[in-house]
Amino acid sequence: MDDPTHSPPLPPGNLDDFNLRLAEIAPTLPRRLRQCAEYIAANTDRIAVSTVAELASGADVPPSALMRFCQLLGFAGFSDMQRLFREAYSPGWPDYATRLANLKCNAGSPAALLAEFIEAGRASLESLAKTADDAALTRAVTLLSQADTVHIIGLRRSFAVACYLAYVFEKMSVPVILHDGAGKLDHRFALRPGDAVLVITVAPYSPEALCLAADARALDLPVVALTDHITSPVARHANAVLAVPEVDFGAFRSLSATLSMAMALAVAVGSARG
Amino acid sequence: MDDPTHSPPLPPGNLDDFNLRLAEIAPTLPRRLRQCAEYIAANTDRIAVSTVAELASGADVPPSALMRFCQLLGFAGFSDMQRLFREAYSPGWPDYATRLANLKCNAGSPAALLAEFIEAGRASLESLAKTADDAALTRAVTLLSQADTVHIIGLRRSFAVACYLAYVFEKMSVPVILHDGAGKLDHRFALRPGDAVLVITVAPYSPEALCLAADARALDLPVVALTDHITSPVARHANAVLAVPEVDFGAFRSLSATLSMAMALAVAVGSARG
DNA sequence: CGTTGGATGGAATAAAAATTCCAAAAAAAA
DNA sequence: TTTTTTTTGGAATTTTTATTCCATCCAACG
Repeated sequence: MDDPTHSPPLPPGNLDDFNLRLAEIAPTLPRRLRQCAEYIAANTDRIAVSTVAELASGADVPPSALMRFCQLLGFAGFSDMQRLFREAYSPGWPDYATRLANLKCNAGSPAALLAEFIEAGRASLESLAKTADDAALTRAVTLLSQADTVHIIGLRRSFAVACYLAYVFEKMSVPVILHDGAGKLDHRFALRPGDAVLVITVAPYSPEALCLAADARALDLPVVALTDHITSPVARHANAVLAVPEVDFGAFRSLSATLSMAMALAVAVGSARG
Repeated sequence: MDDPTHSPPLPPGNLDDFNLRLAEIAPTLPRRLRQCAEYIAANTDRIAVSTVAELASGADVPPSALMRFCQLLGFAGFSDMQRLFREAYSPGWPDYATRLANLKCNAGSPAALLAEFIEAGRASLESLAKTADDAALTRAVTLLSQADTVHIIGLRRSFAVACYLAYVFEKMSVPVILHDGAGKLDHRFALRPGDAVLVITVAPYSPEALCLAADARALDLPVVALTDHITSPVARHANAVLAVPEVDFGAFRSLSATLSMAMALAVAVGSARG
């Protein structure tokens, strides 16, 4: 006999209820069903126009798992769940541009701000796609993939990029040292023959980063610079200069382009090493 | 034998073609088929989510009339026509998990890799524009701007975002503590009444971040979560959940959308505090 | 007034989709 | 470890949906 308190058969009546219930049960689900929950949460907009088979294959689960999932949510089955979305369906925000305009319409709100940052990021990526120097990137990959250990330095606003790079390198088993300036230790003795240095710095260029680049150069170690202009002061010390144009919004700088470049670099180096 | 000039079997390839063709043939149609044309023209937005029977009954014609109508338009049948509308609704569908999977195997040139990451970033931003939850963002801004001190935690792949957030908050004179897990210190005693917590975590969710969120919640402090899905385990502990869709494969994750959201949040909080 | 040709409605059929069920696998408990 | 329970995948089944076909209807024309 079924325990009525155990699986209350109350299907969500609107999209908010749906999200609420989804968030509520998701953490308690076993593997396959959680895959369903995650895929559905990330693709709510496709439910109205997809079949069980399509969604299941997207979530990488068998159709029957998706059916179970719908039932756990309180629906009679997939069709029942889909009805909710078909009724609420309207071809929505037709495209990116309209939606952005919509976000911006109440100026000064957080949403308007978000729209500005999204646009700045997009513009940066576009401009990177146009101006990227393939030869310099290839050279950078070669230099770093031949190094014993890669030293990464990036401070202030570039610290986030340096951290992420260190993370990705580590995931790809590339030996890496992140110089974070903690304790004001003198980094010079960490540089060994065979190492390479990756400097990330944008205006106003941090003296510590420039200094590490100069030291490495003095020791004849290869230096790769990820910076904002080819005229950047770090370019003097570098064997490969990756210039990434980045659009500022107000005093704040989108990091989208810089991060894309950083990831391409890291992944290329990682796979070049084996 | 059929006269090939009489019924050219060229299905419209996009919505403009469709409307064009509809306007073109509508005046020449007999009664029932004209009813179809008129109903379809007035309800284009429901085609993607309706069945033949539904549309036919809406147009007050038998299903077979509607089938004939689809074929006159150049489609093989109703399903063929419907596909156009289902696909047009969200372009850029073939998803990135597979594309990046291929990428990893083929290990293309660094330039190709860069192009892929740029494209991934662009897709993430676009998707963020479409799905951003204004209400949750506003709530998050309110909670954080009323806090004495903002505690930020984000580890592993989210550490970069946490760093950048701490940097921006600091620039805007918002008191902030970045919990970096260094020294495995117990963070709990750092949380004071009046503080708020900002947790950044994506799958696989780091236990430390979840734990800080739970502790804050237990102390009745407001918790804002910047995460990948509303089904994220951190959502249970959060007063505001900012879900940011991000194109993601294995260790490689575009952070473009997450950073845009983070910056909007930080700047909005900074200005709300004066 | 009968013939002709397209238009129509509905029943029959085919295709696709949803849903259930059960044996096997995995995980948890003992 | 062995037993018990839960979870899973896939094949079988049912239901829904799309599509075709044909007898009938209607209007124009001879």
